[in-house]
Amino acid sequence: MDLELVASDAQEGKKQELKLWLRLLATTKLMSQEIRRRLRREFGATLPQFDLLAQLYREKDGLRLGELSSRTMVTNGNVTGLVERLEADGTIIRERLPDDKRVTVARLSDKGRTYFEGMAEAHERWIREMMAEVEPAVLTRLLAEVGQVKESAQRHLSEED
Amino acid sequence: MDLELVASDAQEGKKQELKLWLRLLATTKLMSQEIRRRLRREFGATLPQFDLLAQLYREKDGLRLGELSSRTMVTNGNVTGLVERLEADGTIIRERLPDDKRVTVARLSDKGRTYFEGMAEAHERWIREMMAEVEPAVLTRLLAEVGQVKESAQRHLSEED
DNA sequence: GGCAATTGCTTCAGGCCTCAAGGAAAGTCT
DNA sequence: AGACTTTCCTTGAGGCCTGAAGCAATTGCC
Repeated sequence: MDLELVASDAQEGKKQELKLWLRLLATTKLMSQEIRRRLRREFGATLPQFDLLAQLYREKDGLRLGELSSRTMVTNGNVTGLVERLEADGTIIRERLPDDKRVTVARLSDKGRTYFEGMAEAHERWIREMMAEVEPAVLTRLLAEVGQVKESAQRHLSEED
Repeated sequence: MDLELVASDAQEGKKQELKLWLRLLATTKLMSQEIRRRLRREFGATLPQFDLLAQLYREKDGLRLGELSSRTMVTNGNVTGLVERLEADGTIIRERLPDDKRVTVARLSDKGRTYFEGMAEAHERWIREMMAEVEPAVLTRLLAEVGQVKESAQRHLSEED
């Protein structure tokens, strides 16, 4: 009986990691597709744009592109394009630093600031809606335990520097 | 003292959903970037391709593109391109149904089958490695609780049909 | 000072992704 | 049968994404 329990647990426990990974992936895919759709419909924005703007929102003086790149986990080349498009429609402003002419700093325009505030408010509401059926206690535990997964993953990347 | 506890809990509890969402997003982004890098380096494949092949692997007779699309949560238009590229390098085979000439069925070639088996084995090992520092009991609980999040989100999409 | 290495951004090719519009086959209705 | 609708896939425009190569400014070393 003990043996059976152990055995069935071993069976059950098999590939837990893989199952969890697939579920994490499916869940975030599902949710971000929904967020994407709504951002697009109601604000004409994309998720990466929203993410980038969120970083700039809390830094009144703006951020250099490299910093933006690492905070949003997006490659340098990609940030260039994102910033270009956002500058084109007047949401952000880009300027070179006079003391180091290699670096470019991006910051929100006034228009961009109000624009983002509207989006952020809606965005938070959508997330709360989607997680409405999950108990607060579960949310709290998830926050901590997903944190553990992240930490663990972080320590097992190819070339950690 | 009770009041304080409640009050601080309310403070703490504020925006739990948003925080959890951001953490989920960051975690899967981190992990999938790593998986992507390794798939590319060691197999010259991409994550969406791997995902698509995984679906075909368990269906010996292949799948119609529409079915593939919904299983991989990828739009129809996108599946077309993915399948085209995979067929071009001989991993899968695409053929029209004789009885209904609208539908296309994709299935693994023999070469594709062995190719995928190698990838799948490595992929599972990578995932286990990355989650190595998370206790089995936590994994099990996460599996269930992330499932709750997914269910909740699923019930709060825009146009549910 | 002069030159090599580094840093910060941009460019490019190839692939992923979505939405919207389109075309062709099959099913439906009169 | 002929026309309408639905189903299944493809096409195309626009944007995201990565890795690699390139260019310019700055730093460090002799």
